Parts: sequence; structure tokens; C-alpha cells
Amino acid sequence: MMLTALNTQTRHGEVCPLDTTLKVITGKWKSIILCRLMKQELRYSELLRTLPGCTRRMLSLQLSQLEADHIIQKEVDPTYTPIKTSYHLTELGQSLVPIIQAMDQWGAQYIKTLETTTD
Amino acid sequence: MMLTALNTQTRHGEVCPLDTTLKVITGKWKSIILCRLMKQELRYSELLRTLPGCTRRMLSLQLSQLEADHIIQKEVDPTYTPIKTSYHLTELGQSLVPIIQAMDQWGAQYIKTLETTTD
DNA sequence: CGGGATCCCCCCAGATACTG
DNA sequence: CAGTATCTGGGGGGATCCCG
Repeated sequence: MMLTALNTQTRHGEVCPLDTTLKVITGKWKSIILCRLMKQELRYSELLRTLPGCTRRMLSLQLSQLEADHIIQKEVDPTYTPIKTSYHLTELGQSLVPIIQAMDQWGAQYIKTLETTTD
Repeated sequence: MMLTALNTQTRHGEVCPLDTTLKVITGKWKSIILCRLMKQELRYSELLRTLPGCTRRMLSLQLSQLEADHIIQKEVDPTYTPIKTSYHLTELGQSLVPIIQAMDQWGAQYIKTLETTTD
């Protein structure tokens, strides 16, 4: 049995790997959440604090989607009370890091290019 | 003078290169448009034909955004009648190709991994 | 602490019609 | 051929409240 249903994107009936990747990382807070978790495991409230403007509702939604897509993993520590959850990248999530870094570098170069392009 | 206003994404007041990149390539039809134009220059109607389900309105919107972001360039040939426009990648757009290919490959591996992960 | 449920508003995008 | 204008609805996301 599958761990979960696959959540792939399709174009005119066919699975599209590119769109699947985009769907995984596109979302109002997903990219910055991934940036945070690239560096270290974090708790729900720690993430929330480093994400100014992000509501708890949105953080929960984005985290649950990333978890459903097997990019991050949630850990609940039952010995703590009231409760303690933490999130970290899965192996799949780790494999995404080079792409995120490449996009960050491309964006920096893109901004620089447009800034210096005059007419 | 700038060619156009910069269209960068910010996080809590600071320019975010990663989000800027994501904004450039995220859009209902942008990724597939870029895939088409990676291979060859295409006319508006040619693009429309290879994008089943895409309305003319959406194609226009996505093309105009990509053009505003300097990813593609529009060429109008006045010698043709009624009219002939074509679109091709700019140099900036070309520089995006490796990232798109990396995302496509990652997506393929991602799908494969999830398909074969059983429990 | 770490969420979920509900209400509500606004914007994205589809449908349709019009145009140089 | 290559678009634009207008109308409309459905969903994303904010605000607020509740819960184990």
C-alpha cells in the first residue's frame, strides 16, 4: 500500500514533472519555511516567530501540505507537556535544497541584471 | 533610466531573491509556455494550439507578465497582414533553462520515489 | 502549545463578446 | 490574427473563536 496518494500535476492528461515540482514548492509561505528548515529543525512556534505576517492557520496549512508531499516530517514529543512538535526536512526535502539554492542565486543575479540595465 | 520598474518579491521588507524567482516562473501557464519557447520561437496562435485548455485571455496575461519580467520578448512583424507576432526567450529567459530542467528532473525522480515507496 | 472550525471578503480566472 | 473589455463565481486566505 502507498504511504499516501500521489499528488502530481498533469498537463492535458499526462503527468508533468515540472509542474509537480512547482506545486510542491509554490505556496505563500512554503519557500521561506523550507529556507528555515534547511538550516535546522524547528518547532511550530519557532517557525511562527521567524515568519512575520504568517498566521497560525496559514502556517498549519503550509506545513500540512509540505508534510503530505513528503518534503518535511513532523515529530511529536509526548513527554513534553502541554505539547511539543518539531519539523525537519525529509530526505526528499533535502534533495530539494540544491534547486532552492539555484533559484535563490538566479534571483539575485536577475535582480542585479535588471538593476543595472539602463536605457 | 530603467527599462521598466523592478518586480521583485520581498519578505518583511527585504528583497528575497528566491521569491523573486518563484514569482517569475509561477503562474497557471508560465512553466509550460517556457518549455515551449525553450525549443523554438512561436507565434501567439501556435502557442495557443499547443496549450489545450488555455484561453486567449490567460495566454495574453501570462505572456505579458513574462515579457514585463524580461523573460520573453515579443516581436511584431509589420510586413505581415493581418498581423504576425512571435515570442522568444530573452537572454535572461535562457539563463532560466537550467533551473527549469533541474526542476523537471527533480519532479521525475520525486514521482518515481513516491510511486515505489510502499509500506 | 499547537492546532482546527467557521465566517467572510477579495481576487483569479472562465465565459462571452467585441476590435484594429 | 492577436488580442481587450466586461461580467461572474469559486477558492485562497485573513480574522476570530474554540479545543485537547
